[in-house]
Parts: sequence; C-alpha cells; structure tokens
Amino acid sequence: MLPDLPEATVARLPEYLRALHNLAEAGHETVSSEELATAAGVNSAKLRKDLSHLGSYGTRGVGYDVALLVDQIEYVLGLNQRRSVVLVGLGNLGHALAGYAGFASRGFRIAALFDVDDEIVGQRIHGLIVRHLDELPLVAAEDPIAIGVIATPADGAQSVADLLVAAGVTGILNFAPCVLSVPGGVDVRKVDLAIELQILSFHQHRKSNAAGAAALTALPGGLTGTGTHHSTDAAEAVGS
Amino acid sequence: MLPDLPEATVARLPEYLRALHNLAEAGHETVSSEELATAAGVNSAKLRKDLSHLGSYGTRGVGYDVALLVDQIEYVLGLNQRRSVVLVGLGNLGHALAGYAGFASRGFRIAALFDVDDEIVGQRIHGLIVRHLDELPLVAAEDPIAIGVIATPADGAQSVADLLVAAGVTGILNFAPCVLSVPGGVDVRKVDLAIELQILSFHQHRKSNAAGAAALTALPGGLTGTGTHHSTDAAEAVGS
DNA sequence: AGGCGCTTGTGAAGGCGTGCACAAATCGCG
DNA sequence: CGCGATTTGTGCACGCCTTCACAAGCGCCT
Repeated sequence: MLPDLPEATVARLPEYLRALHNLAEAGHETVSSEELATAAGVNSAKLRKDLSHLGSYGTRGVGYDVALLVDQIEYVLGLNQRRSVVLVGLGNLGHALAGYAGFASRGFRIAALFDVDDEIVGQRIHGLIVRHLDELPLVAAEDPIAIGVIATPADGAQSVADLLVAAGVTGILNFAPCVLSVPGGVDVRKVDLAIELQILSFHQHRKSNAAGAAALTALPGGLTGTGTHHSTDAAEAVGS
Repeated sequence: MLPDLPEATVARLPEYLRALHNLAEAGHETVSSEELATAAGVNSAKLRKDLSHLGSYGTRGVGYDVALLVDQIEYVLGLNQRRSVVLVGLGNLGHALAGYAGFASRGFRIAALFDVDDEIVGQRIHGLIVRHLDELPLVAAEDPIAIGVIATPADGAQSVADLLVAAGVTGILNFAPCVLSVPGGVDVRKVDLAIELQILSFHQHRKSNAAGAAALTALPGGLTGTGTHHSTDAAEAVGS
C-alpha cells in the first residue's frame, strides 16, 4: 500500500535516490541519516522525517541499508514501472532534451518525438525520427503515453497540452513560458529558465541594496495606508 | 527601499510579470486582481497579498495599472539593471541554453560561454565563441559576472562552481544533477529534469494505486460520496 | 549478560504560506 | 453631492513544513 506522502517529501525523494546511487557505487552498504542528508544537501532531521513516511527502513545505531532504501524509494516513486515519455517541440531545447541521458537512467523511455514544422518533421534526432504532431493519437494508441514534455514556444503550448490530454497523458512537464489549463487529474509541472534567473536577480538586487538600505529605513510617516503617497516617485527615488 | 518579500512571493513575481507583459501587448491599461490571477495561474487572494508586499500600487474599484505594475516588479526583481550571465558547459543542454531567447528578453546578457573540451572550445555558438574555462577569471575581471549557469556533467559541476565563486559570482543556476556547496552569500538554484519526471511518476503511481484502492474502499459510513478528490492538483502543480 | 554509545523515529513547537471574508476606498451616475 | 457597484488590501484562522530535542532501539565490547 502506498503511503500518503507530503508533497515536499516527494520533491526530495529523487534527490535522496541520486545520493543513494552514488553511495552504492562508492561501496557503502549502509548510511547514516547524517551522511545521506549531507550528500543530498538537506537537514538530517528532515531526511529522517521524510524517510519515516515510507516506513521504518532504518536500523537504530546503524543507519539505513542503502540497497533496501533504493528499492523502497524507487518503488514509491513508481520507477520500477517503465514509463513512456513523448517530447513535443524540437527546437533548441527539445533537441537537447531528446539527447538527455537522464531519461533512461531512471526508467523513462522516450517513445516518440513530435513537431509541426516541416523542416523538422522527418529528421532523425538521437536515433528517433521526428513525427508530425498529428500522429500523436496513433502513437498513443499503440503504447500508452505516461508523460508528455512540452518544449514548444508559448503560443502553441496550450493546444499541445490539449492534444496530450486527449491522448490520455496524465503527467505533463512544461518548458514553455505560459500557464497551461488542464482538466483535473492531470498533473502539470513547469520548468522555466527565465523565472529562475529572475529569482536570482532579485536576491542579488536585495543584497546590493541591503548595505545602503539601513540608512533609509527610518520612515516615520504613514500610520495605516494613508494613500497620499504615490508610486512613481517611490520607484524612481529609491533607484539609486 | 526594497521590501522584505516572502520567498514564495518572489518565486511568483516573474510569472506575474510575464502575464502583465502579455496583457500590455494586448492593449490592457488596467487589470483586476482576478484577471491577472487567472492569467498567472494563481488564486486572486494570493496575488493581491503578493502585490501588497510591494506596496499599494492598485486602485480600489479599478484594479492595477499594468505599466506601473510592470515597472514596480521589474524594479523589485532588479531587472532594470542588465546582468551578465556566463554559461559553462556546452553539451547538448548548454548548446540549447546559449540559444535561449528568454535571456535577452528580461535584461540578461550572455557575456561568455565556457567549456573545457578542446573539441568545443573555439566553436562559434549562437554568435559567441566558446572560450576555455581557464579564461573565466579574465572575463570576470573585464566585466563583473552576475550569474553563472552550470550545464556540465555532475562530476565537474562543483569545481566549476568554485571557479565561479572565486570570480565573484553570487548567483548560480545549476543544471547538473548534484548538490553544490558554496560559501554563504552565494545563491544557488537547481533545475533537474530527472527530478521533475520522477515527481510526475510518483503522482501517476499514486493515482493508479488509488484507483485500485477506491474499488476496495467500500466505506459504510460514506455520506459525502466523494472520497479522495484531487481535482485541485492541477491548479496547484502549476507553481513548481 | 549487561552496559554503553550510536542512530533512528517521533512528539511538540514555531514559522510560513494559503485562502476566506470583509472593511476601506475609489469611480461613475443620477 | 450622495449612493451603489466594484475592487483592493488585510486580519484571521488553518494547515503544512521545518526544526529541535529526546526517548526507544540496536549492536558491540567487556
């Protein structure tokens, strides 16, 4: 029976798994929560709580059996079942994703590549022929598709998502910079390089302002939102 | 003055910004929290609370001025300052990232490309010559590097990170599947395709087991009739 | 066999984030 | 000028996640 895992825990399990694989290759048979936590870049208490949600697979005074834990996590994540992945959109990014080695190493199999551009359809990319998006239903009929990866421009992403959903896909990984609307029961995860860069930018901006900000923080006025303060000068006055 | 924003809010601001740019192009001059929230794929209350952290830039009964809000968010994120980005590792993924249009569109400028492979160094990729990683300090001396993007295999990533830090980089975006250790004050964000796939895999595994479980759970006292209903998953999963 | 050191698993507390629901504020219209 | 429609900004409650601290359990050594 599958335990009900907190979402935050689920997001960390793959990281633990990768660390465990490394440890196994290095010859470790057991590992303490402290070691594994360090290898995975988290707090040891958090790691223990995460693993405790899977059940008691550790031995007090000793640690966790590496091989056993690998099996458990892989089972919980459903990685022992092979899942078919299709990739839609073979521009720069899609091309790179098609050649990504990380697919096969975790039980994922690229079943097909799709695009709509006649220049790209028919090309052979990393051993697979790019097919036209119209053929997606055919491919899905032959072999159920578990996960669809969208690497198209933003304006085509929603219609691709609709096609994927219609083909029975219940998990979508979206690299297009847009919001997808999908029916309930379909899981969408988004990866956006630009967003990550902007978050980094924010932290740098904050750090660089932190020094001078301390001198300005003594704002006496404004009790409760007396809206006389207008925004434009705020933006410009601060930007030094 | 830069307000102290909750991390969750910061992570959503770029999404709001993108939605606002779309609205501006579509000719909207003002937008209500409801509209903007829908466009950004979030709850309207959450959006209002997020924006309230920046200050009061809306007008009750009317909504938000699109142009003003764009300026505010860009200011807070530090996007009006152009930041130099260097990209290390030009394999499949790095090659695609070098051609990513999203860099320039948000004020980021690719300052240089680096690799260590003699086959790759010297190549011209999307208008830039790939330089040897050894030259990184030289480039950093000419023009301060804000952000370093690591797209190398895992085994080289830590040493690249060390080099970047030594060159004064304070923000790192890591595509390598490994944990980086960096000194305090340096911000690392990680993007891992394999992790995202595994999270999707988990949800599918859970769903497929829930179906079987639902058949077995003939709960006698079930008044509500709807057992474990996860229709909101899709909406929440949008925020990665 | 017994005690000691080590490590897991977990109860409890605190912090953070989310969403509801409503008061405050603004605009347009009669 | 006043009123109603509309929308923002926010107090509050709730739930999730993190972290601490420690009891419970296991193996080893004497």
